[in-house]
Amino acid sequence: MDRIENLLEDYVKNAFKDIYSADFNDNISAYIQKTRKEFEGDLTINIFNFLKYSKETPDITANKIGGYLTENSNGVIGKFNVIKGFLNLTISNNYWEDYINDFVQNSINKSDNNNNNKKNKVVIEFSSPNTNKPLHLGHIRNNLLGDSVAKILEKAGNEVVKVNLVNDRGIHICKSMLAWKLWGNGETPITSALKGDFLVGKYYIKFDSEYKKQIKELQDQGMDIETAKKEASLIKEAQNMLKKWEEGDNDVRKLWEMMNSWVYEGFNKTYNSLGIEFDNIYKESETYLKGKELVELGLKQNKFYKRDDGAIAVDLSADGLDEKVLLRSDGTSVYITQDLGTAVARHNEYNPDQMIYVVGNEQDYHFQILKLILNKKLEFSWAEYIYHLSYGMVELPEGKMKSREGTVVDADDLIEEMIQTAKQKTLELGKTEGFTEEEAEKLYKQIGLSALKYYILKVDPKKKILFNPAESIDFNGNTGPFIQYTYARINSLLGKGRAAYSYLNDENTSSNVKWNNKVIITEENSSNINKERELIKLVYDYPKILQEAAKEHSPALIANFVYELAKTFNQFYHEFPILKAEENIRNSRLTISISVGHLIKECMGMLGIDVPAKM
RNA sequence: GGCCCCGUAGUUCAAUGGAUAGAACGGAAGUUUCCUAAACUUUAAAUACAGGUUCGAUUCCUGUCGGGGCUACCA
Repeated sequence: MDRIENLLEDYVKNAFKDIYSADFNDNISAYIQKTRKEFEGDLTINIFNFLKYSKETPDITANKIGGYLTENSNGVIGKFNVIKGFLNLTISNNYWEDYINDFVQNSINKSDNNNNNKKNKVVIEFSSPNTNKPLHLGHIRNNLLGDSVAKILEKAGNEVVKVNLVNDRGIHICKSMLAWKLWGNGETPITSALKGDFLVGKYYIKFDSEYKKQIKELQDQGMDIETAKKEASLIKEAQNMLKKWEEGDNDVRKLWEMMNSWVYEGFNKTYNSLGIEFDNIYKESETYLKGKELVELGLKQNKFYKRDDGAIAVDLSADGLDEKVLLRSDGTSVYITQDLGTAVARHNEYNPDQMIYVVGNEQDYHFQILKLILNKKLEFSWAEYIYHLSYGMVELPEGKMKSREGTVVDADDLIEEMIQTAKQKTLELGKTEGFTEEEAEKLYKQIGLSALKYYILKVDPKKKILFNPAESIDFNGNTGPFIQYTYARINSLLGKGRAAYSYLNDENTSSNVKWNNKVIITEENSSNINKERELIKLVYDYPKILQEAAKEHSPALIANFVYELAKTFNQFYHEFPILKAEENIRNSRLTISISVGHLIKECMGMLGIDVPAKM
């Protein structure tokens, strides 16, 4: 069905031509907005921008255009009013009714095959954990964001490849290895009854505290702090271990493999409970050599240079940046070395239209450099398509989380806590009557994770999140459980209304059942308080919201939308009888409910959130 | 020091340069013989400060104050 914005494109053009003999060549949709609730109308044209065509006052122009549109829009525009240069258009009920009927007939029961239009291929990297510590709340944001953006892009018609690049080597990994070797007494996840990633993390922290002690001792002996950091025997040992690792030393490699396997086991449990999956998991240990090769090649081509101390570096001063070391003087690689290599490898493997990296904004500088080196120094024009999805840090009331200092909100703990809280609240409300034990446990998990995921994803990715553990996460108001509850309500209505036509259950949506009810908007009054209209308008907004969310890489837009939808439905539910209305009205309202329920499920799905049939 | 980001109700979040700055939690007051009260209704409460651009600024520019990040042969 034609969208109003597209129709208006022509209508307005015609209006200016017929009334003012003016050649209208603005993009009208940029000046159309939703009419604010306190005014009558559905869409508003900001007429101020068009005075150059009319050469008349805003009020006169708006009135003339408004009058023309009501006469020449095939009945789409029912009436209009003008307030202070804003032309408020009321779209006819007919249009809305046709739209929602069309939506139910053609969108809901259709399987997701948006084939004919060519798809962009997007590779999105997220999670990218280090194998020296367990995942914490910051990683949760990263994982949820990456997973959700991937789903949004897919829904918006792109082909998406989710990849995880595990940072399983490097000096930081050697630190926990060394600490375990020195102080671990052979401890394993089994002997200690600790989850593998926690056990390794314990030694990462141990290293840091012992290292700090050494630095302090050296300082007490009169050494300055910078020298002390370099001279401490622990860091030297770790560096030596890294060198041995890169040389393939058997003992070091064996220790490394053992400890990493502990961590992977732990990570998999966490990914599982979050419902996160990848198409491809890369290990830095298997890709970092590509980076080294690339740097060597660049050196030969004089794009990089060797410093007197032996380190290989690149000069970025032409772009207002500093020199950047790409390979240490002992030949080992640094962080950016492997990122350069994997970017090239990934491009060669997938040849994507876009490469997205979901990484915190503390690494803005890193990605600026990465792109610059690839694009300008190595002359890979495709590097233009690298997009750093730079999200804000998750902070605690006392500041940033630091793994080394142990001031983190642990991912596993938080997830478990949310599930327990969900259980407690659900039992208080007596919502699990008639549930089997298994069903109830599933529900607690759905609700607890929903609260957590929605809480994280509703915030604009670019902004930092302040997480206060003491106040914890809500289950009422603008929350995941509220939206789930709305869905369950709708599901219950449909079950009672038309048990045979359970449109919202997966098993049944694929069937060829046709819903033949026509939606009728009741109560033709001042229209902008009619919840039926409001809901249909929200359903109408959805495709634009989805495109916008994909363009902005922002799950928050989906979250805000689905909340608005759920809230409006609850008002509708409260004010309008549905099952008790006379038959054609009842069926009409059930049809609206079907549409809303369908969209709630679809949106929540993009946020990685399950919706329960009953709660 | 240099570079970058951010300051919106008590708190956590909204608002392509547009109309009287929206929600939620918390506060105050209501709604269950009525389709699930994890709901609904009413109410008090905010753009850090000072300039500038504009018909119009929370949004753009400058400065001040406050917070955070980056500036490694850490990742």
